[in-house]
Amino acid sequence: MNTDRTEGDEPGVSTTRKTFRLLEALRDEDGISITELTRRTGLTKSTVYRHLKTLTDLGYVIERDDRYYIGYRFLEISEQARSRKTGYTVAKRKVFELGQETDERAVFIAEEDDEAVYLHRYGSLSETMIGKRRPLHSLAAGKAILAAWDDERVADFVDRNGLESITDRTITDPEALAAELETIRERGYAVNNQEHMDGLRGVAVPVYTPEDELLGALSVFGPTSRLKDEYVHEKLPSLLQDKAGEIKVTLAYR
Amino acid sequence: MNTDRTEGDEPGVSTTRKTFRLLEALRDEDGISITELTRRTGLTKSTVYRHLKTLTDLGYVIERDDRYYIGYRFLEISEQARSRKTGYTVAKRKVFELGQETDERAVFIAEEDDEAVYLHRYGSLSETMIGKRRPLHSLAAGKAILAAWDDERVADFVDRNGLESITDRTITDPEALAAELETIRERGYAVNNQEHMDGLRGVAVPVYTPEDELLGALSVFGPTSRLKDEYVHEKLPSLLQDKAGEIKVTLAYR
DNA sequence: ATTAATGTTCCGGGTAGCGGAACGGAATCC
DNA sequence: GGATTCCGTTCCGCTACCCGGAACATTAAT
Repeated sequence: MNTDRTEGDEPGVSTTRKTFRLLEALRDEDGISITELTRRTGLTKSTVYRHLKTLTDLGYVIERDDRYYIGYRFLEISEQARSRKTGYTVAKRKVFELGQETDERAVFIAEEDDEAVYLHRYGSLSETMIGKRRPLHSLAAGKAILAAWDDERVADFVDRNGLESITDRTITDPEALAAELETIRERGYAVNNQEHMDGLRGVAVPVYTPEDELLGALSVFGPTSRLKDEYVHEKLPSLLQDKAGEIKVTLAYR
Repeated sequence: MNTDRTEGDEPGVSTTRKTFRLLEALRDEDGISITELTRRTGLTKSTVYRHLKTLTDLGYVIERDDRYYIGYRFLEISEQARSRKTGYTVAKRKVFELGQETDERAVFIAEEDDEAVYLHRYGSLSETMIGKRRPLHSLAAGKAILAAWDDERVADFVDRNGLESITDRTITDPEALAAELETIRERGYAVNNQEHMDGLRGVAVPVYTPEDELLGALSVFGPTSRLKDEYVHEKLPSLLQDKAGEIKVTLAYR
């Protein structure tokens, strides 16, 4: 999948790579000491020390009694990306409304680098999912996005990434995907039946700006026990389409 | 305020500083070319080029027809900080409920590095405010946090940062602040009357975990025209205290 | 008191980050 | 259509500065 390069000759600024290696270790551990970081990252203690001091000095990392944490300053950066388009902030509210009205999980997803990224989410209070990345072809929202692309772009996508199997229901055949996308285009919504996780069904619709630029997709999902056929194919699609329409209208008249 | 160091001898890893100088320029501009970045940052073109290639290779920066953007990958980092404590995610929902029930702006704020940081927000769809930093003493939520500290910690805070005047109503006298904090402690909520912005009033309460650890503060604010005395001192405080209580309870029984 | 583990500081060596300049391509202008 | 301008990209020599190892400081445990 990725062009294997002989170990140790990664291009560009290696110091920056070290910085992010550290930041990712901080992200995964949440509250970690210097020596522990040296173990995780394989860097020298003095290197870790110097980098952390720089990052805390910049305010991006917080130190509290010899443990280091990701600082809130990253919010300033990430939030800019998440509100790059006004549609995204409108979508945030719609996701919340969807969650409250259906009492299921609701998300807004955008595509980046051929992957589905969770931008907004309503659901269980513990895991946030925001920022997490998933294969486009395994999610209802991802398929809604793919269906909004033209065939050539989809073909390129498949060439680059393949169609990895996540569960035994995941669509892994390019032709089956093409057919699926065609029905999505026809009926205006996408359905996911345990293709990403056993026991989970979902429905999604694409979201467009008034200028018909694709923003992403709104989706509601939940356990198969609650998401029966009638609910999935009647109520949810129209509800989602309403919300997508409201986003469009809000953008037009703001 | 900050110890002035003779130009050019900033400690630590200078390459990392360059990286963040670039990222902050990307954040402020949203879609910017290489040459434009050299102007903004004062770095050489080749340096900018090499750094950007590294960052896009890492996936943290996105390039689309010769313009560079902050990538969603930063969400993975920042969201970890924002959900470090479960209380924060619970607060997110409470902020939304507050916004819907009052039809005013609602926020959840935490303290970091002696500053108030917006972690969650309900309000106008354009500006997000999330991640933005403000002086603690100029916000209702900030004062609620300060009131939760003991006198010594507050004194240290004042020593380090002073009490900058934001509007002509901002509390700038340490003794006046001490008195204000005392009344906040007594009545259990903080009020901000145009101390941060003319025409804006706010109310806030502290938020605690079941173990009585301070998480941050919930706040509702809006124009003075709508936030009359009775509303500010009767309805809002009890509403906010209810929500703060609900957070505590949710954490206790999850 | 001793040991161990961790954060901090120092310093010499060599890597790799830097900057300047040159190249190639695309758009603009006359 | 040739000239000009403005970019992004590449190359290369220099040296700044990043790195790693080791020594030192500090704390906690036994």
